Amino acid sequence: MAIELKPTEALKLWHDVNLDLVRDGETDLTTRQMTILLTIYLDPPPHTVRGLAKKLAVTKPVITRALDTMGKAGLVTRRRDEADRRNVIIQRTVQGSLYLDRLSDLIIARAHALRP
Amino acid sequence: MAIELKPTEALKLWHDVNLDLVRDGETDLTTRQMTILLTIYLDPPPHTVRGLAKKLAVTKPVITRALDTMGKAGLVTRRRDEADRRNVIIQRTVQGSLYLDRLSDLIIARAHALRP
DNA sequence: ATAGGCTAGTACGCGTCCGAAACGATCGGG
DNA sequence: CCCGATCGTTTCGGACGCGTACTAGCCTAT
Repeated sequence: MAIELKPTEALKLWHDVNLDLVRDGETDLTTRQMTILLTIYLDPPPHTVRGLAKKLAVTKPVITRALDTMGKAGLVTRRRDEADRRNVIIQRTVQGSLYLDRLSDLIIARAHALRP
Repeated sequence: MAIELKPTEALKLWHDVNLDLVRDGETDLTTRQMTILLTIYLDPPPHTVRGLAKKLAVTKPVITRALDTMGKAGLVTRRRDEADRRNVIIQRTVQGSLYLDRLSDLIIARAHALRP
């Protein structure tokens, strides 16, 4: 059965999850970074810089910079594509998986609490 | 009836809505700014800088700067509290309401599309 | 072999955000 | 009437993201 949300519920869900992210303090991902991270973990690989840039409708440097930042945080890894060394394959990490596990727990809990 | 989401659904919902926001291009709100905006429109007034700072567990300059930015974008307004002129009351605007209307439409559509 | 195309990354200048500290304005109790 | 407390803002140096333009490496067809 489809998920039917009322406008107030939709906004409250968005608010509550964002509030948790802000309060957490740990996280400081841009909307773009968050979208990239989720794309890497939800869409089937392989993931390349130009592929992500096209999907998000942003320029390549945006992807490169986001990968730099998230790579430093251990959320993703880069590897040269040996078949075509121009390409860079973006890979998942254990730490990134754990981060998204926590995120999904958070969303599920907030969605569940919408209707007490 | 409560809203039950599976982990993959939760992450996909989060991804899809963020993707829409990124692709839109118009919006460029920080997680903090988004949370502040939603708080102003969902929680009962009055809203003050220190109140928002306490709720989000951030410092006051963060709130001031976010209000500067969103004020320039026409999403919120500030007004002195005449009863206690130390306070600043943060108010909603028509433009802010419209922005959140569009956001809720987006979330509702993406939630609905989760289970085709 | 080489020219032209792809790929990802880098350089630059600009704007914005950050945390910490300090500031001016305002209130309220003694 | 003052003096301490409270409120919001400003300032400072530093970090980061942005778009544009350019670079360096790789591949492929001629």
